[in-house]
Amino acid sequence: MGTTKSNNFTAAQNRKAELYKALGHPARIAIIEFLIRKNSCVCGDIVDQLPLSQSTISQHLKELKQVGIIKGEIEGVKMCYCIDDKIWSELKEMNNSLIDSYAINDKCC
Amino acid sequence: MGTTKSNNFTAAQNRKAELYKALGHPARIAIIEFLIRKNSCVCGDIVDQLPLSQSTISQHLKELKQVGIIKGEIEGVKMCYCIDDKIWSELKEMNNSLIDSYAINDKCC
DNA sequence: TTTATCTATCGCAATATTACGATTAAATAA
DNA sequence: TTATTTAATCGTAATATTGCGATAGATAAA
Repeated sequence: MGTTKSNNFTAAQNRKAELYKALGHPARIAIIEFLIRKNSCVCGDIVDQLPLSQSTISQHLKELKQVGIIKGEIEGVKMCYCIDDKIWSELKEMNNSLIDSYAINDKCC
Repeated sequence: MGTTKSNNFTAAQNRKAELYKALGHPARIAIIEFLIRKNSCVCGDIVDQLPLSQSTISQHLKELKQVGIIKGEIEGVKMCYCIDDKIWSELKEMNNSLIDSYAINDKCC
């Protein structure tokens, strides 16, 4: 136990959950908002922006990288991170297909 | 440790993370998709739709209820669940302010 | 070369999540 | 009243997540 039973759900459901889960932490939201604000590669100074230790931030960056939301490139001694356009499009579509598929109807309880 | 340091982030960042986190499990995605497909109150038969035990599903419903995404009402011996229009609107706006705020630019790595 | 800088990873501890069976509680049906 | 049905909650076990300090590795600067 303690493990999500992914096998019992569709690939689409698992992918949605995976992406939303990656967004499900304030530090990762903060990282993404910072990258969006900069609107380009951000080299090095993410650690200065967050109230967490370097190792913890590195871990959060890794999680975002693993699901594809951001990508990183070595620039000399620094790492440059940015939003991955392709996955961001996937996220946008996924999100729209979920959110917009519900028509607000006021029919309920 | 093991606890998210919510105090160090803005209320908006924490709320976003909280909502995305609630969506970050395939069972909860499946529940929401089912409610949307029905497009009305769903009384009783959620347990038949998912490959998880009754108690586990009850827990997932509780989490969705806690962040406000769904609401439930007692109908006799059954529980009726549906999407909460108000929070769904909040979710929509939140997405706009995050997902749509990034203009794909191809400027990066 | 040596030193400084930056980031990933390791190891650990604390807490959270996932899942299930058993039980409880509440409403309906017999 | 006594079943029966339905869903929440309790207790427990296994695994995952969060966070940090310490360390390692790689590049640049002196």
